[in-house]
Amino acid sequence: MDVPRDAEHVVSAATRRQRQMAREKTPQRRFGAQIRDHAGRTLTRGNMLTLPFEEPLIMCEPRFGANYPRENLPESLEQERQHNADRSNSDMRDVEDDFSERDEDEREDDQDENGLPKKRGPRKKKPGKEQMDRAKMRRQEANARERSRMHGLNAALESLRKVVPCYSKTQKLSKIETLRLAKNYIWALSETLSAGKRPDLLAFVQTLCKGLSQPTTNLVAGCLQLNARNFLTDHNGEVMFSGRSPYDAMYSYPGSDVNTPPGHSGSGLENSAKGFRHYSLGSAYEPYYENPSPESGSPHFDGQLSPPMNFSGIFSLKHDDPPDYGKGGHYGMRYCGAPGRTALAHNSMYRVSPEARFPYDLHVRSQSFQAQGEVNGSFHN
DNA sequence: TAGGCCATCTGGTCCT
DNA sequence: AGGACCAGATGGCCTA
Repeated sequence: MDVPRDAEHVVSAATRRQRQMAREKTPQRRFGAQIRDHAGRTLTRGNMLTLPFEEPLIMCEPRFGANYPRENLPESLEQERQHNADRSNSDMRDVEDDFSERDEDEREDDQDENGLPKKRGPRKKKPGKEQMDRAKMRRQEANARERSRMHGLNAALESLRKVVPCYSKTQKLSKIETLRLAKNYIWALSETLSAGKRPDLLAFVQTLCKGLSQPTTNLVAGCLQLNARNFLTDHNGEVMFSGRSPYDAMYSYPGSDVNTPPGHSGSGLENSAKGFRHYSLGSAYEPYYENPSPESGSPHFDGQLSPPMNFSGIFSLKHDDPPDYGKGGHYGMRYCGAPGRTALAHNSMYRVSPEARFPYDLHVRSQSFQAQGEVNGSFHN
């Protein structure tokens, strides 16, 4: 496939403006150095979306990208057509070249292996200007649709960022890390539900961090206000500190646990997910742990598990503090903006403070569904 | 400067 | 036929 060398010229004027703004402004430190545009919206580093993330999301639509409100695009098709009138015609030349090549091929095909002219029907007409214009237009429209689709995809991804732990407007997770963390999050919550017991914080964090990059691991730990290098839990699940690396902690669970049944202690990779075993060993769920890692497949449930398990505010360490994104080195606990979400944080499942250790009573399945409905109801406002 | 991340363009494929 | 989806290519921006 030949991408036109000057494809950058095709970039919309709006995108060029944003790129210019990106050059003019001093970006904030990354983990995805974001900048804010003139409207105060947070933009990702590099090429930035030409759309605000706060636009209505259409995640429920199977093809949300297709339904992204195009009128909100800084460059609608109409605008793009206007831009096309101004910009260089390099991309247009490509279309024309395409036609030329095609015509050339047809001429070659007019001869058989002996070089004699083939007998054919009426020769195809060389595309006229009208057809070429139509092709150009179709290509431009397809480009606009593709942009819109990708914007919708990114909007959905942004909404996903908001429901996984460690959401920060100023330090966004990358796309791939967002997906990984979301997968781990779902896995960890599923494990917790399946276990029906108060989960072990360390195991939860370990599951969350599986497969994540070191910066993201640090970010998750930072969200939990834990030192990634030091967090451990004691026998009661309280956080204690040691000098072990997070990977030591991850792959070698410390010591024995009162909840650890015989034969389930150990170290090494095979024990990487046994943190969950420490608190969830009902025989009924035993087969479930045959896949003790999010990497080895998703857990299956006999019943239908409500997919959006949004335990908003599941992590709450300083629930009295208002969220303060973008300040300091900590990434505030995820608070949801919708009414009622803050209250959820007060019922958080995980707390590190010794006096408030795991106060949240996690009900299993049928017991919790009602609460889940409430949670999800407010969450998916 | 290399590498990561991202937006965009583009052509092919599949589906309606 | 047209739109959605996908993946490759490209180039910009940023950080280490």
